[in-house]
Amino acid sequence: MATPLNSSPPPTPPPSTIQFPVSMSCTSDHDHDDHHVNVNGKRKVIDEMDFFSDKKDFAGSGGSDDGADEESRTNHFSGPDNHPVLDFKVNTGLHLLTTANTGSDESIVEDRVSPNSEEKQSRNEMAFLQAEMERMSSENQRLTDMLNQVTKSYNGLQMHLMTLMQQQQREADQRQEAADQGHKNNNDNNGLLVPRQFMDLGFASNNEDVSLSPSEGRKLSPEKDVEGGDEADNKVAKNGHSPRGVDQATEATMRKARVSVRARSEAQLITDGCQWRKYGQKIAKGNPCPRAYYRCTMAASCPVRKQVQRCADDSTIVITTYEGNHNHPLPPAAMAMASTTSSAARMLLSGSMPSADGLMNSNLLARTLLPCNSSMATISASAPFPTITLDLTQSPNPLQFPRQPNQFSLPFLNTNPNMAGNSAAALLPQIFGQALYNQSRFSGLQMSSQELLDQSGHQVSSQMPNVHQHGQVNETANALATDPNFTAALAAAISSFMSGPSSNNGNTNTTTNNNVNNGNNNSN
DNA sequence: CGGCTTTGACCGGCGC
DNA sequence: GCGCCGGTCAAAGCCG
Repeated sequence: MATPLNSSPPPTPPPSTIQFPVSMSCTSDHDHDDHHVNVNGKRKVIDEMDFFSDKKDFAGSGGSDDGADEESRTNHFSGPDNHPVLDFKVNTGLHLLTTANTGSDESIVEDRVSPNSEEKQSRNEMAFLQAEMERMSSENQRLTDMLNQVTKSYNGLQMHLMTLMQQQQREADQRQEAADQGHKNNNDNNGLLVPRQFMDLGFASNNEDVSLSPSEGRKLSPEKDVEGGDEADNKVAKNGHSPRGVDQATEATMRKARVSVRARSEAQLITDGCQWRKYGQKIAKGNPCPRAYYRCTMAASCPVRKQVQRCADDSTIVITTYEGNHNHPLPPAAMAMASTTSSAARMLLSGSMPSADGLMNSNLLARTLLPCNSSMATISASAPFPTITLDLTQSPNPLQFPRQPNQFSLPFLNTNPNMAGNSAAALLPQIFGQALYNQSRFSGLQMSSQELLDQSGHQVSSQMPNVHQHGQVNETANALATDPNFTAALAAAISSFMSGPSSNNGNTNTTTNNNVNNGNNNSN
């Protein structure tokens, strides 16, 4: 009786439970009924698989008594009733499996025609489904392997590029130092100059300690985590003019550097692949919409924080501001955001640096990142903290994938659970890196590409094997191109990246995961 | 019971 | 020195 089960509060009312037994009894009486039931049960499975749809036609002859009654159903699908018929068809293909699995039982049942056929049917179906499952599993495994391989290649490529970049940087640094001493004029060599400055900001320290670029250092060496002293560091950063002093300054600056993303979304939840915990909410002056403060919870010591707030003028616009760099491994979905963010932060950092060319560099970087529409990115040095703002709201159609109405995410991030979340997001850094690399070949912005690689690869860097460079990328692209889903994701990522406002680039940071609404945000 | 959100209080920076 | 403001803390409550 249901009553005894007091524990179950809401669920099943007594009647339902009772009814089951009743129906069961009926079925027991009539084999046919059983068939129906069974058929129904299996039917769902069949529907999902949709394997038997082709076999409908045969159903009629099935000879099972039930067949007539449920003809209608069968018409739709190879309905359960039809199974007998289906069996014939299926049996030919799956017979071996079926017999193997259920042989013993069948021999006994054989006497009755209808029961046999039904059982056979069900078994055949089972076998068929099992075979199909195996097939799909193997395919899934294959795809997984492929993905792993691609990931490996990507990581390896990043490492390789990093190494090459570092070498180049060292050389460049040495040259420039010599040049600087000789009172070299920077303007003459814009191409070289830019890279160098980037290096100074992000990698100057690298020469001595490659992985130690402020943000990078944190990422690569969590133990180095410098949570405290933000304020002090910040001050240092402000004062640090000397290139050498830049290390600390850069670190502090990176910490405070912010990437702000403006995206249009009415959705309450925006996922960026990271886990966030809300630790505060405030109503900022001049904006009735509350500002929510989030902290990355993927690692206890992760310094990354973000603010989410809706635009006062247009509540459909969500402004997400990222600060800091993750010091822990990120899921693929979050990689895109993290790498983009860090890249933007570095870009910002380069522009925020004391050097006179800072802004120029920033602008150049902005153009590099957002080749199609540099206006999308705005770098502000006037704010308390250097901030780069990426405005995605201008993009005509940032989102190319079909979206779920209540969920928003950046184009390249998690738009589509299936694609965007994984492939697209995963591809982003790659695309981004490739684009930067290509561009760097012409513009000399090797730093930026390197930075990107570093950032995106920081997590993985430790494990990266050596891989061929461009070839790898191309191979990866080819491999991905073979898969329709990947292709679609790639196309979307590229389009959102290039065509749109490089918003994507800017997104790097922000967009990824934000939930905003009234200030309430959920990270993923 | 643990994790998360909410929300008022607190703190530090900044401008007057 | 005072008040404003942004940002953070932490207790209380909620939820699964």
